[in-house]
Amino acid sequence: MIITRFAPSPTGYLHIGGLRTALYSYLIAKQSNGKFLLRIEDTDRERFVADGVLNILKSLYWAGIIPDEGVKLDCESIVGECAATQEGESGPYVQSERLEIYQKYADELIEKGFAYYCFCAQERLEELRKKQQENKQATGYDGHCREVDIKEAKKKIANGEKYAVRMKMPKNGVTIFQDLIRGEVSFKNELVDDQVILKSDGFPTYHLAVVVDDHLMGITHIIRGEEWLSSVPKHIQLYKYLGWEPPKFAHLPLLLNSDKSKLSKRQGDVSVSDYIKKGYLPEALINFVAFLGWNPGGEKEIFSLDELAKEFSLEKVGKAGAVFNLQKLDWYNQQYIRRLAPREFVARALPFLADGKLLTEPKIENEEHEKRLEKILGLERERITTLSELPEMIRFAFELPDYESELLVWKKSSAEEAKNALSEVKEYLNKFSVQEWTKNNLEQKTGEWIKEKGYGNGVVLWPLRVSLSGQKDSPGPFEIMDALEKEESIIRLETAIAKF
RNA sequence: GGCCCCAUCGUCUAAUGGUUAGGACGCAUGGUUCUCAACCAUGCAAUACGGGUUCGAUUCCCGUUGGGGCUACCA
Repeated sequence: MIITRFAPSPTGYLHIGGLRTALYSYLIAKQSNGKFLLRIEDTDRERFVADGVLNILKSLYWAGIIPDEGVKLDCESIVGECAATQEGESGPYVQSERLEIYQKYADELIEKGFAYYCFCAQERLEELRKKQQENKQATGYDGHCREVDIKEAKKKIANGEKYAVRMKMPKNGVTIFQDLIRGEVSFKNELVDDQVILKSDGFPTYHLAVVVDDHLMGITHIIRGEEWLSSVPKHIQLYKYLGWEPPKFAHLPLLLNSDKSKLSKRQGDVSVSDYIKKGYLPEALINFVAFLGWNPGGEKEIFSLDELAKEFSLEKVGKAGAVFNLQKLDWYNQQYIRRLAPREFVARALPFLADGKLLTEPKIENEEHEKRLEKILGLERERITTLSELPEMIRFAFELPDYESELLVWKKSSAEEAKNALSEVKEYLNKFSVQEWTKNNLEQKTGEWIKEKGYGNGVVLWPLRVSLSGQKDSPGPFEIMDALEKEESIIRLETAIAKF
């Protein structure tokens, strides 16, 4: 059985690259009926962000990536608020709650001679690094404490000296492993640092924690970003020292800024919550991000989460970094907005309408209200790329904006003509019953009427549309009339006529 | 500096030891049209470079160049 995990650090909000890593891990687990687990790696207290865990969870759940085990989101227990909970046999799933476990394995490694106490002060290490850089040497720990006698070291500790624990990398040999994406990769052991595995504050570093937890939690496939590739030999060595079988590794290509550097905050929005706020649909973001570095081979572009789970394979993940291209995301979002059922579109738009003060609350009052919103919002559905654009685009339907009378005149027409056409068409439209007031009927009948009258389309339709929308660019007049219904439409026409 | 990874249109990518190197986004032009959007049609645009191997290489090998990652008691 395939067991994967996503193991973010709460040093910030969920990153778009993290979303893709989580997605791929989730997909691999789902397609094999395996398990996807979420673990929180909060061993860095200095960069810890208080609401990081909750943000990561909410973003993941928003995207539909729900963990089977580990840290989960619980929105039931506390009314109106969500909280993180843990579920599963291999917990706790938050590393700061597992300190004794890491301590135990660090002790074991020391006892076996695979790790050692290090008393080097921060200043010594900094100076060492500085010298190495000046001499253009490879930077790294010089092994100063590697051969300190264990009894002497324990004496120092008993005396209250601060210490860290470093792993002992072999001085010879090569570590070779098969990466599921990159194939065979090898590193010379002598070039790998004696990495600190337990910090002087008693917290483990990533390297110890990740190895211990992945093993204890039964992870079979580690899927993570390429930035971890060069630390794999350390991890493999720890597996060997601990007598464990290493899992399979897959290192994903990085997500890039348009200048091809690692995707960063400096050059745009990188947190999933930024995209949620802007009104991107989870379906769109997932589809887009799935296709960054992976492609199933056909010409189909639109894939649901379920379809992705069927099609996805690590073999088809590319090796080169992928530039995060906002225009393509926008396209995906438009596609998905159009595919939404009208009801669903309204439901998703609600919070944005409330933000834009078009509704006092993000709620539907009753069925009639819902029907009305469906029609009105439908006016702009094909014109927006994100939901956050909707309130400004559709405001005219809630409240007729003020506009100049000149706007009512079509470019190839005159004020005189516009006024007459408007008055006549108003009279004509007023004869329609409420039952007859439908888009298709209005469009067809009015079209015929315009022909009979011998007017050009623009002469009538431009002023008609402007009097309904109050703006230069807008949906077509018949759609608006249909959405606004007869009474409101006629009022707007009268308002327009009065402007001349 | 050292180590590692990577290299097809501007971007995401497909393909094969032999193809007119395909698709999507974007862009441009035209069509449709009362405006905007949408839609339709067409177009522009790529195998980084140099050596091999081969009848033939974009594909396999080597090198160069370029890009990226890592090089912390951060993850």
